[in-house]
Amino acid sequence: MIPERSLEVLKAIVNDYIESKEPVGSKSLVERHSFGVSAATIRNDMALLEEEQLIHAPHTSAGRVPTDKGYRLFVDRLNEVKPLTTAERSAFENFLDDSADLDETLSQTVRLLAQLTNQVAMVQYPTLGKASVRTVELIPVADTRLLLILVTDTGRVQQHVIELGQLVDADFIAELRARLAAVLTGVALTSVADKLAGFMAGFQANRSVQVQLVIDTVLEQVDANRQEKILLAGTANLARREDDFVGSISPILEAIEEQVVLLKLLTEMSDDQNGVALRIGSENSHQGLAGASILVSGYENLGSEMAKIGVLGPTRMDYAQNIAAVRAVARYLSKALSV
Amino acid sequence: MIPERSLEVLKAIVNDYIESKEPVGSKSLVERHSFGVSAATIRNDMALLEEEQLIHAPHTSAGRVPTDKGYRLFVDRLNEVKPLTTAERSAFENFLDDSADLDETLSQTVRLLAQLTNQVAMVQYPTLGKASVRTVELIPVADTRLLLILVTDTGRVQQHVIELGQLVDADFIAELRARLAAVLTGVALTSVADKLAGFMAGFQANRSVQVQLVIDTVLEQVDANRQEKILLAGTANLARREDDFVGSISPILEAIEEQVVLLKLLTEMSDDQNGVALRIGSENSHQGLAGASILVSGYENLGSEMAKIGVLGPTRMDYAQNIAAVRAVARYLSKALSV
DNA sequence: TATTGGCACTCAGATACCACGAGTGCTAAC
DNA sequence: GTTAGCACTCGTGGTATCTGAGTGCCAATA
Repeated sequence: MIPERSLEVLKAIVNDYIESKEPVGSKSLVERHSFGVSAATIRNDMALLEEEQLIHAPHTSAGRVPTDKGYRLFVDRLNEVKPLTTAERSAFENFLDDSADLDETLSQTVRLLAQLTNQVAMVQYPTLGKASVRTVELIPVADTRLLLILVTDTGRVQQHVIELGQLVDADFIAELRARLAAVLTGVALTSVADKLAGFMAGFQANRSVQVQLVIDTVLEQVDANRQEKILLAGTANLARREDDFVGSISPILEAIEEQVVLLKLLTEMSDDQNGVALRIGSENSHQGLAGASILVSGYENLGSEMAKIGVLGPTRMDYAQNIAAVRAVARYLSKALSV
Repeated sequence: MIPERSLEVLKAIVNDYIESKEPVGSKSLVERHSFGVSAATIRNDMALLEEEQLIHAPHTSAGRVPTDKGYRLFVDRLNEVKPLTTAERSAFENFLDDSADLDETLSQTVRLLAQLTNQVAMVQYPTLGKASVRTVELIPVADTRLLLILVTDTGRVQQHVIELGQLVDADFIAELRARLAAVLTGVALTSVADKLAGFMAGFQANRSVQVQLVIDTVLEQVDANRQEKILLAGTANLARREDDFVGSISPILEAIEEQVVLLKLLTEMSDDQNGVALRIGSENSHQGLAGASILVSGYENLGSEMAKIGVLGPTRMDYAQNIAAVRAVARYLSKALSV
């Protein structure tokens, strides 16, 4: 068991290090904090912390730096979440835009988070597990093109242009539209494929190519609701914070360009008691992200499963502030989407 | 008038400098190129170039570096546009996705350009000056919400959710939809506002709030076609190329985050005889972009005015390659949008 | 037992110095 | 117009030295 004061020392080290970016030594520690004991005592505590692998000295005569394990203990037990500053709150207010659709809301929100934290922010599109079809529309938009619109009962709108490859026959389209609506309206997204199974049967053979195209597009759009997608913002912040990262940032750049990596990451992280999930440095399964910490929180769409929103930054980040920001933004997003 | 060989020397300096990132001296110049004259002669030429402010020595005993003016002369008179490599071509092919809608096409294209050039890429949404309304739809998507869909004859789809604030009356919506369609179908976007002037008149007073909301949304969507918008990609490349920039990159980061700045920039640049427009370093009107070069080309949407696509990078960029890339991508985009 | 002052020790970073060499401009000869 | 030669500049890189923050350990103390 690590004694109370040693933990206080760890906390002070993390805080000072985050602020100064310099290894912190026993002397500066007693100067900046009132521990009521001498530097020598602090040194004993630090020796203990080092034994526990919570801090680490870059070289013999240097101060100490928290290890990933140290950060972990810090956030788990010592971190006091900062409330948002008024400046942050107001940035928040300015973003409220109720009438925006899903795409807009997500992209605005992720940008807000990037701005709030000065890190790279990312948001995962919500899946739509329990939603069902509210409306299906087919609208001719050009001589040979149709617009398919799919609206779910959760208010999500999916659109896609279909290139028919031949002239649109308005009557036929109207019929197709009516039948589609009849078959699909009210059907759960998960059952759409089944319901469409025999759909082709009711049409003349010479229409089959077009009907098939439409069916494929519908299925594709339904699937797009399951297919996972990620939105990033603030990647330029990497350039800004470059030297907050321990090593080179190029492996990190590569990792974030692989959206698959991020998706895997987001899905495998689940919120702890604080409502956020955190992977610190080497805790990340992905090799290239060993120098980064990832902080995510879940949000929910009406009727959807949970999806994730979060930030990626150097292990030496202001956890207190960022946890507060991510949590606040996730809550806001849940609210905005559940109207 | 600058003699022929001196220009050749400038060309060699620019090329070598872009490649090596080191100031280039007379000796290494004669080693790497076969000018058929001695280093001393080259030095005379360099003295001339320096007099003309085309090159510049960072300090007395260093090699020379092209000035912005030097780059300018280089691209205007000496640059031989490289054809795309096969690798680039194939990256290109992989991106072709005909059935994508405008948003997707633009975002894919700008990402392609970022990847091709390893710079920050940007694309401006096309305005729709000459387009007219093809279809207007109003679809209830929730108890109190309507989806407005506006399709232009150029195939562009604009959608927006309207929050009515009260329960949707299906019959009323159908009537509203029919009247809207009657008034607007075929009307040029520029005349939509006029046509809607007396629209309210035909409705009962108790409907006026809802009708007004719909009208406002229509106008807003029409305006969104005029309102300019920019899409960025590859901002993380800034971190990668950080030390290709002369000074600090933070003013550039700031400029990029101000989309207004970029918009102004894009609109005020117009293609030269090569089909591209270029601002080199200090040629940029915006202060913060003095260390960057911006390279854009126009593309056209069916029936639209021209919009711009381009890249932003360090003045020390590979102009030959990037000009080729921007031009190729712009052409591809014009083609993709004019189907 | 926990704390503390004292002290010898370590080592990264700063400073100083120096030699090297790439690069220059100039001049006189070709 | 070109070139070889030459004196000069000055940034780079290497070595040596100094400094100071920081350490671990120990004996004394409360």
